[in-house]
Amino acid sequence: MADFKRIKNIAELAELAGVNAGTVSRALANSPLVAKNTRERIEAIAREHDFRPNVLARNLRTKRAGAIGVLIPLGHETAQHISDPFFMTLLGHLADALTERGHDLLLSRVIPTNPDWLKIVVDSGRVDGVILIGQSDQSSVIDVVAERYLPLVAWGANLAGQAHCSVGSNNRRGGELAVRHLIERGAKSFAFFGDPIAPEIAERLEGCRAALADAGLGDVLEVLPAHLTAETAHPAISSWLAETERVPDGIIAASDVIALSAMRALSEHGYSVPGDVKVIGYDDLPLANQTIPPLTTIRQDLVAGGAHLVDLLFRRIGGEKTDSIILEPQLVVRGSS
Amino acid sequence: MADFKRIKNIAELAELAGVNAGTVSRALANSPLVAKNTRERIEAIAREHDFRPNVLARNLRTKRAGAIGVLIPLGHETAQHISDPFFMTLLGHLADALTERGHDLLLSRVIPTNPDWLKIVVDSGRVDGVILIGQSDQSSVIDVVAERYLPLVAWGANLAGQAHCSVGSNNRRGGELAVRHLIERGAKSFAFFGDPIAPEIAERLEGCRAALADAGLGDVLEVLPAHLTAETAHPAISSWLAETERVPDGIIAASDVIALSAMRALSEHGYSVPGDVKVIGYDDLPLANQTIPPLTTIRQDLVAGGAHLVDLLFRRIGGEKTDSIILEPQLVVRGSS
DNA sequence: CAAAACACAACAATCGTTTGCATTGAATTT
DNA sequence: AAATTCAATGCAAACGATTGTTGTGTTTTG
Repeated sequence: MADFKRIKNIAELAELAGVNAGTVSRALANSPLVAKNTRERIEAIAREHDFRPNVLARNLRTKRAGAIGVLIPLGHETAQHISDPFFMTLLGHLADALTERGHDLLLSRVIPTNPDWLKIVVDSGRVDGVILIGQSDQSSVIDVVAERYLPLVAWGANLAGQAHCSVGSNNRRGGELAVRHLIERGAKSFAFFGDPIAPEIAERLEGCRAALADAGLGDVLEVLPAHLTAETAHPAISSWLAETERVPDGIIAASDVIALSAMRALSEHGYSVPGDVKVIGYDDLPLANQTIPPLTTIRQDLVAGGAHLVDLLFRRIGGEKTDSIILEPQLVVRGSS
Repeated sequence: MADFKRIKNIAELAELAGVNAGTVSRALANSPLVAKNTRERIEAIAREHDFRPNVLARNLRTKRAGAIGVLIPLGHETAQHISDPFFMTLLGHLADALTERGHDLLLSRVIPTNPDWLKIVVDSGRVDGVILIGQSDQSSVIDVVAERYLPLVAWGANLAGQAHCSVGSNNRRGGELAVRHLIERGAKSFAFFGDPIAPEIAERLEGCRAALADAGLGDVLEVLPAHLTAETAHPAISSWLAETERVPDGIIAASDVIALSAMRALSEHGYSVPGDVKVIGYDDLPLANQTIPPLTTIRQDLVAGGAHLVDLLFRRIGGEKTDSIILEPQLVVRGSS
């Protein structure tokens, strides 16, 4: 109400209340060290003047930041955009989980061209911990930092010699599930759409190969390895379809976004899904349920994934040295297969 | 390399270099006041020890934050999730535009139940400005803060008595465009899917009504006003289709997400798109181009929108009192109409 | 009733930078 | 040679909070 003079800091408020700044600090922090009625007097003045202590100063003093850095390292070759649905979906879940714990989320500049990109954020003092959404091709950089900086977790593959803590799904198993399902549905020849340069994708492809070998179908898999993002997937697949003489009847897409493009390209080339060609995606993003036909896919539980990332991070902030987590992917059967 | 002893602050580095802390500060800031070779010596030590000055302390001193708060106020009634594709898409563009300007992005807790939700962020000292993605039903709260806090811009409708600065598209005109297009394609009866409680949606609906009246078709519009999010839209539309005896042949969806659900529900009920029913969406999210058939929609240029938001914000940070911007929506004709 | 215990609040150091001002020694001018 | 510049650095006061220590009165205790 009476906003006649805006209070800038704790000292001014202290003067108004006729006490010392330290007392105000304690009062506002609900410390039992200050008498009930002086606390109430201070609170009243604070409310009246709409005063809130400066968070920056508090953080400097307490060496806490109240924020978690969330970084999306995009390999320099990658044209992949930050607004990729997968990133955004996981980011949304992280935002929910983090705010639930009273922490803000700092989306910071990511320059994988500069090898210090991670150190810069970690050392800035502005975050209590860092979550990486994807490791891109930066696994070794991440390892170096992880060695001395505990509160760091990453979404993504769990690679062989990896030193840092990660949460990801069992991509090999996911690939197996996909292929087995397609075989079950009667597919005889297969194509995999995705670039195995990314370690996750490579693992999925491996899983596919293993499942095919198991079924005695070792040599019926074609791979379209072009790097496939939302924008580039459709033309790439479309021209592949035009060139290919015998289009396979089972397509495994390395992501839902790619699967969507594949379905569209197939439809444009006169193939029906799932009649002529069965398609299976990967991720189970919300949009997978919105397509026509709805997309059969390998589900990665991103809600659980986000929750795990946050949980591990806070345990690490607490000093615990946590292990990586590998989630089991799940087959979700819908209309496209 | 020689990381034998980690440097904690500028003073320690100063000691190593045999100079004063102030000099180090200036050297690291590339001030012309320090001699070239002392600067180089200091930089060498900093590099060797992998030292970077604490950002928090700098910000406290300079009263700059280097971060922009991005808030998504979700009206308390709304079940709309932060991971809504529209929000996420705009957020992605904002992240790109902001990092381009060297600022980070602070996604902060949004509690519209507490009327101070905006003040808390604004006064925290952690942000140089705030961008709101949507105003929800909080326009008056926003106005109050905007009165004393200049660097604040919002995405959304430009309402009549609104005091704060906003960027949004001409929703009325968007509604008109949609209806005119459907009429052109031969539609005779219409339905609008969306909840006019949100001001943007209300304006779109108004535009639809105006265009229909213009064409002498004033009484052929039905409105399904249920609040429609990704999860709730499909069942709502599905049961509406089941109940409705004469399903209209032109459907205007208040968003692409709703349009997707509508297309799916229509297909499940045996209607073909665009044969039996023509569908038009709103937004032109990336996913609109990925559907089968591709979605005709009213495009809001979110890249431009994000750029404008950021531009206005920085001009306001510079002290300028900017006006709101209204973008012209565009009809994008694809396969669904 | 003196001594000890207690509840509050004041004092002052601290977090790690930045920056205006004072100081120094060298270079230039008169 | 004295006086004046000038470039480079040192010094110390901020920025706005938190918190351990010290200092008051007031109450309890033996």
